[in-house]
Amino acid sequence: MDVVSPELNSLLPDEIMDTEAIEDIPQSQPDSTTARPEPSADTSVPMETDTPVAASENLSLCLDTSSTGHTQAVTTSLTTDSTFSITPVSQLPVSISSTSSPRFTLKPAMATSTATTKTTDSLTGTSVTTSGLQKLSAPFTISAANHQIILNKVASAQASEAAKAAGMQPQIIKQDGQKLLVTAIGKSGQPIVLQLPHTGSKPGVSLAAGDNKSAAPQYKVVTIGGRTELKPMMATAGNQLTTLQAQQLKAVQIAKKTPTSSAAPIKFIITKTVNSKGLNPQTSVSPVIAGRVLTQTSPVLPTRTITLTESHNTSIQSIAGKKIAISPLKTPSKNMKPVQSVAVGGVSGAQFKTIIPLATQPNVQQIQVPGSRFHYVRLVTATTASSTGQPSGPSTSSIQTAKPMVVSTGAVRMSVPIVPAQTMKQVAPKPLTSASVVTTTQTQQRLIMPATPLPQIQPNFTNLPPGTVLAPAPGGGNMGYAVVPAQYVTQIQQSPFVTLASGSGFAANTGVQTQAKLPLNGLSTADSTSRQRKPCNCTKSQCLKLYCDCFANGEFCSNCNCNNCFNNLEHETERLKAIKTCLDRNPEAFKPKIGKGKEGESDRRHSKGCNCKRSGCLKNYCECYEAKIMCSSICKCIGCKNFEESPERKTLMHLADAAEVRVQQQTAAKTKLSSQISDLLMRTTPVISSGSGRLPYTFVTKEVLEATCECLLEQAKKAEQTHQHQHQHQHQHQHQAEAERMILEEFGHCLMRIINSAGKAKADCASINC
DNA sequence: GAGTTTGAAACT
DNA sequence: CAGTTTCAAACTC
Repeated sequence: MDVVSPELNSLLPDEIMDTEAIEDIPQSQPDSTTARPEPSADTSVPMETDTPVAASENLSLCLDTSSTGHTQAVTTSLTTDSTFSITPVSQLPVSISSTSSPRFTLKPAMATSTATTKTTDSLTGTSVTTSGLQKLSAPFTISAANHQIILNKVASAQASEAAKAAGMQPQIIKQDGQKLLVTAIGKSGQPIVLQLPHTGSKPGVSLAAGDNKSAAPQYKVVTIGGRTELKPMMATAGNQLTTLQAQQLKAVQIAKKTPTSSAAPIKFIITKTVNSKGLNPQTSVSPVIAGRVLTQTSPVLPTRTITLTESHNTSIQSIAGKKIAISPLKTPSKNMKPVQSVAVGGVSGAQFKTIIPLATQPNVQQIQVPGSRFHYVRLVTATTASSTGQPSGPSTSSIQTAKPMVVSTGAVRMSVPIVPAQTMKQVAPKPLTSASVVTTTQTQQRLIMPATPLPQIQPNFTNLPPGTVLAPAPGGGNMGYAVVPAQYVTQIQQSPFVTLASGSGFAANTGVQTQAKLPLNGLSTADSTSRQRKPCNCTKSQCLKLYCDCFANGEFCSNCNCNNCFNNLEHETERLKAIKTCLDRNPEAFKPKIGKGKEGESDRRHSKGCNCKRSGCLKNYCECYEAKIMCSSICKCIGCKNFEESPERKTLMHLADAAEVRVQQQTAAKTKLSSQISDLLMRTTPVISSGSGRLPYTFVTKEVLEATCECLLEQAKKAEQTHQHQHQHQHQHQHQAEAERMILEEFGHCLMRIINSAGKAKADCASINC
């Protein structure tokens, strides 16, 4: 399925990986009002997510796609993160229909907006200010049919035509002159298409990058198997692919890593401001493109980020240059808006996302991503000092309200809270009005915490610690998301919500959620999810230190045996503080300890190595052994026996295997025995009056038993006599075996007679009853 | 289940 | 960074 016409596709690069072809594309020129750093000539993006980007690159691009001179600011940054997310923020209310219709519509209530956007890069000191008017005249529709969502700000005939050409019904969100088309692959062969705001030739466009030629950035994000590709849609007015686009493409390609995980979902999170009023079956959403996040893991190196910001509101919107704070607790609530995010998963096979209303935290919404241990996404806007010294004057930012909305490919289930009264109060404490304008604020979104590593999906995510701020995903624009523990979702799932299905599975009442089976630290998520996490027993750490496995894994305590636990929503402040403390102590504290080793080494190895001294690294005290990996050169263990050729290790492995086999056999035997017992009980159930095929056990009466015993005794006597008279020469044991055989045979005969009698009685009974 | 051992995390 | 203490899990009985 493709929403792009063949001719458009023909213009798209075949491989995202082939970024060289697009590196020379002219990039946006900074305008006079903004001091934008020139995109680094080094546009290469390391494929390895753990490879730090040496240079900071911020590229802002304002695209005017509307005839009214609307301004769009696009700030792109490259990160090594493989996550591709989009967080559109807007104050335009969007209604989401939760009906069974495969389509739901987001209708911007706003008609015109004046926006001044200023983005400041905290690291580079560069800022971009954009101003302009935006007018949204046409309601935009998000249709999950065909597993795709198209945000078409421009009444783009291209997308529609392309979609039609592809034999699919285009799903478009029209926002008057701009086009944001996002299509995700829900099933194999279904591409993910993302059309970024399209810049037309219309004047009055304020381009932070100052390059109108780079307008019309339409991207086609295609995920095939485990790979994610972002392809620019260049068929529009002969637009050239900008460096920004190239960077986006590069960054996106990072997202896909493990080719083996064909089922690896691609997460797209589109955050839109949500009108708090939209708590009805239809949820009003203020379309905004803002926020997004992805920061490279290396704290030392400058971060390259990509931010796509698109203002659609009358209110001014600020764009986070690098990071978007999501933490609800640490950001001024006045300026925070609930964020509606849309996550598009690319997992092949049925998949759905769930939006769960946060019951305890304001400005927070969760997104449950089935098949992923990133169960929860919380997007919270945070206000920070805005850029200073901007020629354009004081930048202002409108309050943004957003709600997470998750859209996944394949069978998609979208859930929207239906108990807004309470939920909205918490989620969208301060609904925005179209006219509301707030003094400079910087929207930030943070990745709160990855529940567990998900290498195949988003390798970098696995390394993200709780509270980590994610820089913008390549090509994702202002997309950001926060991931928090599954328990968090569990804790809030009491709140009712409406489920929306999309695509083939988008119709309401779609099937059961299908968990994606993705590897997780060597284990599939199915395994990890099916296996309940061990409850912790912390007593002194309040579960806020890495002693606590729950906390260390970025999860909330749930069903644990801990005392004085602070690892929960009720103590979010303390928890966040603890997270920060841990990160301060060790920025990689929450990264998975088991990661990929060096070239030529084992695929999995402990990131730090163990320090065992007495266990020989052959007990679970050893983190290497516990992870079922061998110690590596970085281990500082003493007396290590956990290496390839270690006889002790082999012995242990064999014993473990044997034990496992025994367990399996025992389990199977128990199961079989249980089944047999159950079957026997069923068979022996009195059924005289039931008429079923079972025989009445009542025929095994005392008399029958006595008679049987007499028969057996008689047979034994007979065998004895036979032995005495005819087989004197036989050995004693031979005689014994013969006697046993005869007795058993007699027992069998007795049983047969009993069964026959019972059957006959049953037949007689049946005939009488009839 | 109580007590011991162990090594990572935290602390100094 | 090294040594020590704290902590909770792993292990033993």
